[in-house]
Amino acid sequence: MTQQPNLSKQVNELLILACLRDGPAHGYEIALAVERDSGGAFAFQYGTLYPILHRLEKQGVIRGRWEAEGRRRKVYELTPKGSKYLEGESREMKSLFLDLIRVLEGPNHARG
Amino acid sequence: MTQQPNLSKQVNELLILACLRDGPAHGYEIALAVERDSGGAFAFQYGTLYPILHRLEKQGVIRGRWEAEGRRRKVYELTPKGSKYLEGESREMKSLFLDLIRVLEGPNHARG
DNA sequence: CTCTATATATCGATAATCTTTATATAGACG
DNA sequence: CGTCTATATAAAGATTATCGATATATAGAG
Repeated sequence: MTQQPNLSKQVNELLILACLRDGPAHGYEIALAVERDSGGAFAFQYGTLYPILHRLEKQGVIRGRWEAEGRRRKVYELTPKGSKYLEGESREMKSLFLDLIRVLEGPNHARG
Repeated sequence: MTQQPNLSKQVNELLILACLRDGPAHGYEIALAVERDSGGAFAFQYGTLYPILHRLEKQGVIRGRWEAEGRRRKVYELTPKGSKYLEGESREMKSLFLDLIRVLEGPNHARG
């Protein structure tokens, strides 16, 4: 028996990757975008966000580069591996949540 | 900024409560039912399940009673408080997941 | 030159799950 | 009766991710 492991972790990672699909962005910007795009439903603590970015970079799904000019910012972008990962996991997550909604709604919803 | 706290925890609790909506059940039975009803998408480790049951009982959303006869089983049922809680949280979760799916799908899905 | 908003990093505490181990009993089988 | 297996619950210890707080740095306003 294996539980769907670390749902929160998975969701957090996908939120970040989905944000980067719209183009490169730095951490602070990602936090604002996720909160905005989700209508406030999801928001990152910075103590949560930055470690995740480092983790994703180590795994090779995103790549970060320090900006040469202006503010001290590290701009991240999806790698090809990250794009594929996002596409696949995103589809799985969607299916998982639809399963979940179905279970939470109960059998009475299926009948007319 | 507050992150949607403990998504996994919330989901696990709702899966159990939704299962008990169909009638009283003991732990082992709940584990099997959740796995069956979710089509294998969700499944509990017993080391995860039982602590959650104890937690929910302490919070007064479920009530457990040891069966007098037969096997050593503790049968749980929803309390009125639990029913209300399930109804409310379930609705919120559904809305949250639809938000999430929307974000994961990206803006290109909204347009024709 | 000081104050504020922007921007990242990291440490320690907290908390939930996972893994493992222990315990107990019903029922099958010889 | 005795042993084995499936059922059933509990709990301790390890692991891990998030949270909360703190430190650091700089651009821009005034």
